[in-house]
Amino acid sequence: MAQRNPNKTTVTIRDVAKTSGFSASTVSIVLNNAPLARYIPPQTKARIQKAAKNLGYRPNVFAKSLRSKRNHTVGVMVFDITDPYCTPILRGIENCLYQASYLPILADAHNERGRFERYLEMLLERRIEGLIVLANWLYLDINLLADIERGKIPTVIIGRELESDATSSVIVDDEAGAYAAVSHLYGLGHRKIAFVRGPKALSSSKARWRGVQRFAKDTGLELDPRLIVDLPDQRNPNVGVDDGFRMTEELLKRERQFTALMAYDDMTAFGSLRALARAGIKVPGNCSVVGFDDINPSQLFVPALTTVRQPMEAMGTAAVTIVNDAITAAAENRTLGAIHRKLAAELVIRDSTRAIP
Amino acid sequence: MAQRNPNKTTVTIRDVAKTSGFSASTVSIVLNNAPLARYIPPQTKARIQKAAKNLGYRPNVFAKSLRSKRNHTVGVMVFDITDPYCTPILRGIENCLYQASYLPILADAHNERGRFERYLEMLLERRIEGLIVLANWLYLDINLLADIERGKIPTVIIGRELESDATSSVIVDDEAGAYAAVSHLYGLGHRKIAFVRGPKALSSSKARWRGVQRFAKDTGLELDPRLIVDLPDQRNPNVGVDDGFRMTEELLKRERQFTALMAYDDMTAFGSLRALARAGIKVPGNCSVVGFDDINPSQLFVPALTTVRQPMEAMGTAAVTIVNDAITAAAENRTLGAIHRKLAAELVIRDSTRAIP
DNA sequence: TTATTATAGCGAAACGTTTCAATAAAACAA
DNA sequence: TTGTTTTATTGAAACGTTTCGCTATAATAA
Repeated sequence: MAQRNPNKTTVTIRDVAKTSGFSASTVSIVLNNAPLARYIPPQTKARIQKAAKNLGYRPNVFAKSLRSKRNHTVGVMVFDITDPYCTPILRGIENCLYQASYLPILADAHNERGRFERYLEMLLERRIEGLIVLANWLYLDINLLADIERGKIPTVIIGRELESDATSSVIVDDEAGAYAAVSHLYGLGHRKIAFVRGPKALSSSKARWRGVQRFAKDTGLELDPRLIVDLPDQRNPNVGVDDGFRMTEELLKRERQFTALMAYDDMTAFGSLRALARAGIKVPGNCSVVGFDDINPSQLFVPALTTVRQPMEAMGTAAVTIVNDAITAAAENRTLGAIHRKLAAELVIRDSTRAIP
Repeated sequence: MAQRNPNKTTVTIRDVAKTSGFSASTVSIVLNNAPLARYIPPQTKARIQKAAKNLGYRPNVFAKSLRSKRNHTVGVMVFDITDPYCTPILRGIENCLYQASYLPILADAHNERGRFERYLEMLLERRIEGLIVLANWLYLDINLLADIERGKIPTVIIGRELESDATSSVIVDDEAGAYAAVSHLYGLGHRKIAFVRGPKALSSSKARWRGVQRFAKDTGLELDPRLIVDLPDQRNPNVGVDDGFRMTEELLKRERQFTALMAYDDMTAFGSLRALARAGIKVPGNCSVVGFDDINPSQLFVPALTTVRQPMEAMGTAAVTIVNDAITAAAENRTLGAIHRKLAAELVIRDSTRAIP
């Protein structure tokens, strides 16, 4: 049988044991600060620590997790990492995981279902302790959910609330956000407001529109159907701005006057800004524009975009917290039900909106 | 039908062995399609495969890598994931890793040295097979390099060429890119060109400026020192746009006329655009602006920004290719020297530049 | 004094794989 | 016939940890 490699490159716990003059068990106990370490005198500890350091001992995670069934790894499945909406959430996730000493394995589904499934399989093979799904876009039907539940690892979905309630979720209060946005426009004196609504299939579209309707009802604002357009359903996130452009041109073609425009999201708003500029309509001079999301470019724009900020970093943090709680609960043999958090969105007023003269 | 073992929750290779009526060795050989599988008759294989499938057997990666010393994991260390420059590179990396069946562990250094080191330690503990460092920003001095080399795992750095040549790198041809940009402005008739140069400490600043100088020498274009400003050195990537704004205001204060402005990068250019707008200077009507990088927002802007595109996805791909080659080389006990690739940048002409009337 | 308890440490058995060396039958060669 | 090679399968030894149960001494209580 393959005998011990004399010129081995890795230093194991037994090497530390040999060097320090104690057994592997003791070394393990000391280095992990296990309960039993209580009985180990300080000088023994010191000697072991020193030996470990001198040898440059680095515990082998695989051996470790083979025994302990824990590996401090969490899968992060993103639907499309190039979507600017993703990045701050990712930052929030990463930061919170870091504090809990977890490492994220990143999977990017490219908005493709097959890819999602393949990645899911790979992640499960790695025995990830938790899974965070960043569903910035459509898809995500029941089967996927089943896939996830089958693995019965703590999972949380950001940006989508599943019907089946069994999987935790973190979403933003779209309705209240939209309410705030239209309320802002109204407060500036706008009454003829155009709307570029989101794709019908998206739940966030519906929620945001509900917010608008509720505001209209509350104040008596009239919603003119001729000033309402919808983004197409099978919208590709990367061309969101093109869709916004197109639908705004469509709107302008109707020659129905409006003094403000509320876009489904910032990407759409960028498209609208381009269309308005092209039509010679000044923003905010002749028309105010408000978006939703507050993705990074929004503050860079000239004029800087007034929008409804999703607390993206906080969403990431919330997701990690949920997953982390579930993991520790599972480790203690408790079960934790699914948790659903809805975070508040915040209106950010910048330069693209102005009071009516 | 799915039989469950009351004791254990996970199904191991021995369960498959038992069910299929063969030994664990045989199961392993068949499932991995090991060399010895050559001797295994098809029907045996079929029975084993079936048993594995029925039981829902999922090999334990930890046990696996404990034996084989391979784990198909690559560390990806980003200096700041919120930098829009990162995302497309990340996409390139992810995509290429996916094709090679590697999974990335993501580490975000937040531009902090301590965090970089801690993450590096965590990654090494996980026995990553390769490391890709996305150095979109400063830092990265010799010590870190030493840290990396100590671990002697295949490493490639994107965006920075290290003096010590020992670590592979992927960079972009900044000099040629800048040359192309200024050449474009010159071709449009611009002679009074202002420059917002990058921080002196950055090698890319120097390279880009070299490109400008070379062009000036080649054509006799005069570089007016009063039209040149530098971004401060300890620039924070997130406020890059503010710095651009400030330096451009500084430039305008000098009241030295210019018809075009070349910014260090796109972020800076956004700042310049804002400053110009504020001064009532129309882009591109009164002044052309060119950036560098082609980050995502550049195409969204109104006017869409003319810039020099870094082939970010290709950079990611190149990095993975280098690392992958090094890994397989190491697996076959060959050694591969460091590889340095310099990719071409491409001028992308949009709406922020225009010929002089 | 002896009995008990705290303190220190160790050996060995897992954890779930892969792989080497061995075995045994079947096929082939002489 | 006998000897060799090919085919088919296996037991057992690692890989590097952690942890359980055991011993042995020292300190304390009776």
